[in-house]
Amino acid sequence: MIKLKEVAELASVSTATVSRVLSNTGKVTKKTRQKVLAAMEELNYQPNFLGRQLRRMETKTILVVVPDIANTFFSKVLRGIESVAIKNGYQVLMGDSQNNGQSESQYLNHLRYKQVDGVILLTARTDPRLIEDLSDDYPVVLACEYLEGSRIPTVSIDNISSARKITDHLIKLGHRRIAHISGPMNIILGRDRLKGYEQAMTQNSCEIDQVLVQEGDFSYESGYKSMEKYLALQNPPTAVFAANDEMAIGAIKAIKKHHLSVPNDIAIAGFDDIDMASILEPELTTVAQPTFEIGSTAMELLLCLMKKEQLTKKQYVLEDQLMVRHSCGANKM
Amino acid sequence: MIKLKEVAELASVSTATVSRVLSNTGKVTKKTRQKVLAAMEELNYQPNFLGRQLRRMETKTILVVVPDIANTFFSKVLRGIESVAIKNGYQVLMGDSQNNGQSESQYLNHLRYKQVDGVILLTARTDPRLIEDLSDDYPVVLACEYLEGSRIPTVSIDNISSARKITDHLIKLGHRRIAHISGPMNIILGRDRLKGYEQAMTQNSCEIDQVLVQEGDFSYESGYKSMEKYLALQNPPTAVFAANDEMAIGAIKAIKKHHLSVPNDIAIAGFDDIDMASILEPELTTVAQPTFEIGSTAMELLLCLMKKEQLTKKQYVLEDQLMVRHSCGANKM
DNA sequence: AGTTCTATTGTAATCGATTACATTTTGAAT
DNA sequence: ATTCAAAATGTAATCGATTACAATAGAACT
Repeated sequence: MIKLKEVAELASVSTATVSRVLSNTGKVTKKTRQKVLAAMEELNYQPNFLGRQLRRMETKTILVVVPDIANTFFSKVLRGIESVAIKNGYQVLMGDSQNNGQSESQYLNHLRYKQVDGVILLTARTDPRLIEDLSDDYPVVLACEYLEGSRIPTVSIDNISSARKITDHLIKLGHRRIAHISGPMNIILGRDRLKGYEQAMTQNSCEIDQVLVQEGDFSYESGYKSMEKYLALQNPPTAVFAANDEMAIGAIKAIKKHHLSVPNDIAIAGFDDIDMASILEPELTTVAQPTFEIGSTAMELLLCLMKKEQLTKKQYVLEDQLMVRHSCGANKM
Repeated sequence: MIKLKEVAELASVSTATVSRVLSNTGKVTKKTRQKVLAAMEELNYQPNFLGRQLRRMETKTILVVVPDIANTFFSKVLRGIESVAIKNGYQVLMGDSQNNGQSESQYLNHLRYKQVDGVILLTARTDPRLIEDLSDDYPVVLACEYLEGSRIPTVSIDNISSARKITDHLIKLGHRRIAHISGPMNIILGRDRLKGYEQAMTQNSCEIDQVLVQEGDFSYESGYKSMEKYLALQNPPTAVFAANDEMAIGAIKAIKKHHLSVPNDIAIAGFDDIDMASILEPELTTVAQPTFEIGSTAMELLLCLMKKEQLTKKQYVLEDQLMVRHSCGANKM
């Protein structure tokens, strides 16, 4: 493998000069630059970035930890991250934690071991203290998820109010016996969306039947199973708000299995607005998050952290949007 | 930041000994090991892997380039890769090329720059010569995709025979006017599935109407648009074989939009068996690839390449499986 | 030509860990 | 106690690039 020193020899200059040409730093005359470039060309020189990274103590790479890469919601956030990262000379790598806290914390170790300069977490299933501690020493930004009372820079929507908004929507359509398929209760996201549901129910004097709150895990399967439970009740709900679209899709599948109709027999609302939400029939009423913007904002924040700039604002709460489609009966199909 | 040298000082041993404890190589007595571990603990030492990587000239990291991370087909292949990688002490990083050859070739540079030890490509949209050349110097494995007459180790199914098989299935159900929504013609995968379709048609003396072969790009949207074209024909097809499930789903959407029924009016078959294939109604008849096995086999091959072992076999063709569901009318719903 | 200042280039230390080779320690056998 | 081999540990070079600092070349001016 050709190394910088050999290029220097062929071009009859010092390694310093070659390095200056390579990384475009410092002054080099046009003539020597040409000479060096020619030598690189001739030798087909491929720089070993490990050398640079070790010396500069930076990798120009960031890591995004995603709970589920197959979910289009997260892949859109990623697009936002990438657009800002590339513009600033950073590479983006992805880690799929598969909704697993342990796997998540392993990805975090990449920071400690100097494999990446910063991390954007789209999931926070591992011990919150671990994340807090890490963010004392390294650049970490949380997006979509957040931690209560944390000083970690965060970009997200107001999950409570969004959940309240979509539950309100169901209530306005005349539903009073509304069930909720929640996210995991050990995750804030899950708790917040439940809280929004409860607030809407209480504010509209709808009774909250504890049987109508089943805990899911954001997976299609858990949505399906929870819905089966509701359908087995003597007095099933007339509407269901699922804490994400995948579970909502699972619920719809279960309802169809029982030869019932969405929205005529049971209305379904989701959360996230994944691609499938508008493909599936009936098209899913859901809450759209500003995915691209969440990603780009998170990356901007991370850039500031990596430059050790003072952040003027640490918590960004972006606007969501209620997507009224056909699964709740508000729009005719 | 604490470094190895400081640990050595605190433990009153040499850096060599600390390194031996750290990387579990060579002999160290239990007593000194304890001493070193205690010192590491006390200083909260976090090794900088860049040092090790530079010295050993390996990163113990591999990169998987995926054309579309949001597609569950690829995320399942990834699971297979990861399972073997982790067992062998390798980290897996993902790059999303977004079906873009240029982005793909940028990810390949990570090899040249020594950022990763090997690459598994689940896409081959960039210049084949570039990939060939790279694989002369570095460990590269191709999975799902392949290159004609290439010496690059490859794991895939026989796309031609699979496509023939599913087209045969449609023909056996009585269809003769069958359309194909193909993948991109600049990709072998697309050409192979088309070839399989043509073979089945010809062998069964079905006329191949060139109007009934539209080129898509594996996206939902292109499936939708192609189907719209077929529906606008005076004599639309009675069945459509789409070169992947996403396009098949797009086609179904278009059919439903026209208030027609799948499979009663038009039968639809897909390819890949993504999660949505069995969720959507009607459930999609498609070809299931052994995703996990493709991934694990590809990783095994890559391990051999990285160990510079001689490969006994370079081309692995795995068995696919026809998944007969409801979108072609073979099974009653 | 000589002086001064600046622009360019070179020398060598450096980043943090690993490891070839040298040295010391240990323990068993005599 | 002595010898010797094996085991443990230490010393210092090394990986490949970057960069602080030193040295030199070049330009501009008198």
